[in-house]
Amino acid sequence: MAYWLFKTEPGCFSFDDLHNRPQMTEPWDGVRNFQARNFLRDTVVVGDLVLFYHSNIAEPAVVGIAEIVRAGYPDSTARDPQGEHFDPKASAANPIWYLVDVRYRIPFPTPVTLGDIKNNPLLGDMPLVKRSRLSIQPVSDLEWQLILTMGGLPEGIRPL
DNA sequence: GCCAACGTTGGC
DNA sequence: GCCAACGTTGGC
Repeated sequence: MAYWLFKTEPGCFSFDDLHNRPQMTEPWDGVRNFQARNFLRDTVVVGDLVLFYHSNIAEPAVVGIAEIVRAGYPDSTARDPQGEHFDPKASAANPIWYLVDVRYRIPFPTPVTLGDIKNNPLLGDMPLVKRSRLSIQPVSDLEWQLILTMGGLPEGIRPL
């Protein structure tokens, strides 16, 4: 079981939006970056746990935990000419872009802000800190434990 | 809203 | 295959 950090702009799709889903799942579509795509297609599996991160706001922060409920499959929004994520190069034989499905798990009692993360030297290797714009990032076991502790959650979160 | 970082595109 | 131009991301 692996850990990840997924970025989203809350104005577009927030952790509360995920919570309010009737089935409490959501397809994480529209990722159009090859490195992130490779993670979604090849590495993310059911049961992996996700730090849900809100970006592009006054105080960017990890606000909750989600869980992978479906591993990578072709992103059909790439083949919708009316959609904003359309990619004319994508086809049934070569979908190019992939997505996973996530389920809401638990919010952080205290959101862990980007500032908090930057202030912790043990978190200095996170892509988030290195200012990468990568929207899907791996998180190490240690980073996971530290961030859960900082946010007021017990470490023993397990896949459902 | 600014702008630095950085990924992608396309001419050569 | 290089690299300049361009577009996007995302912190501030």
